[in-house]
Amino acid sequence: MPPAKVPRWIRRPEERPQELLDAAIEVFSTNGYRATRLEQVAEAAGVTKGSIYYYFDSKEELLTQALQSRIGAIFGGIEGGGGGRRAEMPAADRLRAVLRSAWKHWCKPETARMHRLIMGELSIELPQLFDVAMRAGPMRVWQFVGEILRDGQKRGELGTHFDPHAAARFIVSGLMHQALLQTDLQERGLDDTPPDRIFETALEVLLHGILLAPAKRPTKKPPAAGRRRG
Amino acid sequence: MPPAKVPRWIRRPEERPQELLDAAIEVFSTNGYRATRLEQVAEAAGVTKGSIYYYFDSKEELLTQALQSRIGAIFGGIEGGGGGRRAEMPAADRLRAVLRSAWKHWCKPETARMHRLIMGELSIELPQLFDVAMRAGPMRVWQFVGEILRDGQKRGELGTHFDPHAAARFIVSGLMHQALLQTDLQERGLDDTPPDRIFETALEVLLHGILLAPAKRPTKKPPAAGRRRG
Amino acid sequence: MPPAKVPRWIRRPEERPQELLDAAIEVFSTNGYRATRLEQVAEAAGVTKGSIYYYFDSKEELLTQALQSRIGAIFGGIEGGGGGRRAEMPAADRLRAVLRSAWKHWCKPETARMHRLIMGELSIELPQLFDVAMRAGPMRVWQFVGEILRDGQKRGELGTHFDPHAAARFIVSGLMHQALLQTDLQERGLDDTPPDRIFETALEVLLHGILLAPAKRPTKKPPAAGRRRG
Amino acid sequence: MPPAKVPRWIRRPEERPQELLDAAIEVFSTNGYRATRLEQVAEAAGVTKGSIYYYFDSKEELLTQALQSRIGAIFGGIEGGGGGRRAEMPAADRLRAVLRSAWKHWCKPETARMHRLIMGELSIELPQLFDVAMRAGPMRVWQFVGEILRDGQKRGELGTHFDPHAAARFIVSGLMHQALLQTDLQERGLDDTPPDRIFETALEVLLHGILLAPAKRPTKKPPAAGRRRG
DNA sequence: TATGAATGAGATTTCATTCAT
DNA sequence: TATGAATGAAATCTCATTCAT
Repeated sequence: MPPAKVPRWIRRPEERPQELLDAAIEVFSTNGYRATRLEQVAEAAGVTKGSIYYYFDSKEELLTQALQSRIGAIFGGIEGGGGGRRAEMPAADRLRAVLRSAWKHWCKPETARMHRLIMGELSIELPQLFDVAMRAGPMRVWQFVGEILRDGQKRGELGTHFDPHAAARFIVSGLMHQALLQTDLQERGLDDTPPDRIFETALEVLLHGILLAPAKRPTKKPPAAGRRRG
Repeated sequence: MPPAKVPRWIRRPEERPQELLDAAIEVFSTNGYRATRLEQVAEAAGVTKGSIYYYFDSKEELLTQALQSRIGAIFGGIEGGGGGRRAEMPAADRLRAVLRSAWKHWCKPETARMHRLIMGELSIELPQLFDVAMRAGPMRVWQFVGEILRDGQKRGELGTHFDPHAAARFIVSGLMHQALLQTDLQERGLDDTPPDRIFETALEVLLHGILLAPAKRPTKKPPAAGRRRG
Repeated sequence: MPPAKVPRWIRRPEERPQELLDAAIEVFSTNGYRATRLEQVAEAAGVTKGSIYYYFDSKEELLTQALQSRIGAIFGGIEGGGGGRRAEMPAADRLRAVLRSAWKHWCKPETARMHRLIMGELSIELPQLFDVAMRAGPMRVWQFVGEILRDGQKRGELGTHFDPHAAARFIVSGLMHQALLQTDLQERGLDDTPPDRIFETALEVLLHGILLAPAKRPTKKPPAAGRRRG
Repeated sequence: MPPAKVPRWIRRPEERPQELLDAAIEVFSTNGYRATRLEQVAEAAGVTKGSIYYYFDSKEELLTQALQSRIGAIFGGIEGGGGGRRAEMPAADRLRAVLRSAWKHWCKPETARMHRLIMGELSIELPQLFDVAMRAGPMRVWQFVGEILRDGQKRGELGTHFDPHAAARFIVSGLMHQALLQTDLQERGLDDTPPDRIFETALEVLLHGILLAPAKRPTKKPPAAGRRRG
């Protein structure tokens, strides 16, 4: 009986690159880009250090491609949150649907970590790629949200007292940042607020504001944007 | 990864070290912690690499102390935003005062960069210190804001349809994150929205919500879909 | 450093390997042995890196065989320079014929480059093979030339005031080295002396010396340079 | 009694750089540039690998500076060979003096090895520096020799049947190349011709040529000044 | 036979840290 | 106190070589 020849390694030219990219994202996101040794990435991907260089020219190139391979996935699909017939839905409902979908996504630990990587080291190490990530990510979301808001204003569902674009930025940031913090804080037991509470409250505030809603109200200094009622 | 040291508040001599700490913050914030060579810090402080080790035990210790020496300054003074007799002011006014003060602060480039450092590498490299920074920073602000909100609710100035604590987190995050992005994006010419517009819109949305105001409005927290009017 | 292997004259298959050997000589000569990656050789030969190992055991072995496959060609054919009935020709004419043939050969860029490789890295990396190359190359030429000289002396055509062997070495080196430099210098535009001038002058000096000649002298084929008296 | 504190290393900021350069020349020349590990250079200089990088930016830079620090020394001093009142000496005597001085220098093993490095890898790796070395070395020598020759022609001491510049090149190359080979061959026992024999024969041939002189000619080796005719 | 994915030893380079001065 | 020369561990990267296919 011949000894079962177990190959020391196997060829997987199709899967390897993506596996390496996945491992890279995972490890870079978790440990930081500079703090990560290529060996850790290799190990996470189940290959040896040298193999990385068969597919990628350098650590930086690995980071670049790893992020690019995810940029679409990161924020993509968020627009789909409203379903097929979203144009017919009331703006508030569309908003809720889109933001909930985004929130869910941003709260996933790996998304949050990657987000941290992008906002942190990437903006320093690879500003160009950071730009791409920004445009493909937060900026796209807030543009999308901004359109829903403007749409709602046009249809008379939303007030015209606010700048829809600036409002979208505020909203998106509020949720993104909270999602990011959530991960860190909850992993460390510094916070046990249920994520849903944050989201629902944010939406409530967003829709109705915080002021008591009665007949009349003492509004101080109405800002730049349009006023409503008398 | 270092074995999560408990931050030591020991500071050795009194005179020069501060220059080193200032230089360290500046350089670490700008280039990233890992990416910074101690030589760069030394140069920025006008001393030589070796001297750093006269005052600090290690690069990590330098980072730790540098951040600690700033943590008070970073978020301190924000509470003072409302002036002396703030308890007597309407909640909305106090809110505006406090948030404006914070916003101004967060928008300063060096604050934003330091923020990036904290949210990015610090949370990985020195989680313990990150916790301290969180508690002394954003968490303190949102607690403070939360109190203003609850206060307003009690006094009948604000509605009770939202959780004041969760709302405070959303608000603070929205502004902090925008301030952070602002710096990066504007430095790269990716964005030219005037900071004030963001702030004013955020406040407007915060106070009044985005919905077209009807006659009267539901006072209780609507957990599910947003419904408007009665 | 390798343990000075005795060159093996084994050559495995017959067809493709020669292409590899040719490519190897070309690339090693141009870029240097150590500086050349096997991949470059493979590419030049139109195969892939792995294939080299089907035919050769190692980089060193490739170099060895590549050089061996050329050593004959390098200096071979030089003796033929004088034609068939050279023994009957005057020594001076035979010398001229042989040296001209050698000079032509040494001035070819690829020969010069290979020469550089041999005199440079080969003497360090594979001293044994260097010895072989020396014996098959310059030493053989200078022995051949030495014989012509001694022959001439015996026949009374040449003076006996010089050691024919030592003289042959000097002559051969003078031409080889100039040929080698020529290539490098002319490729870089550092020198534009026509090769022929060098050769003819060398021969003139060799035959007649540089001193002002006494009465008259039987000069054969006076080269480009100036003639003296009648 | 305190244990005699023997420092683990000592500071020698003045000597270090030159020591490193010397070690570099030595090791690079002996083993080849590519084949040498920086560790070997460090060891030869009595420091550690890292120290090299305190003084030099890279391996290439080390090679560059090492060679530059020698280029003057390599071929410098050769012109001085003829002593102070050389202009008054017969051309043949000056020639002999200069060439003997050069020959002595080129025959030193370390010079020969360095020469091999320059003609070999340097011409490939650092062509620019190779040019400098050529100009400062062989080209300068052959220009100098060429001037002596032309001078001798003008003064009627030497014949005008040869191009002095081209002749100088041939002569210089003949001696340089033989010196280079000598080292290699003799170290390996492939050659036991006494260096002096080569030199004296070369000079004899150079002065008188190899042809049988018409009338009579000195048969014995003329050790000192060149005398012409009988 | 040929390929090219994968390896692994080793080379260059970096840099926090030490220590003689 | 301050310097900066020197260290040494480790990181990135290279590439000859192996081996599954």
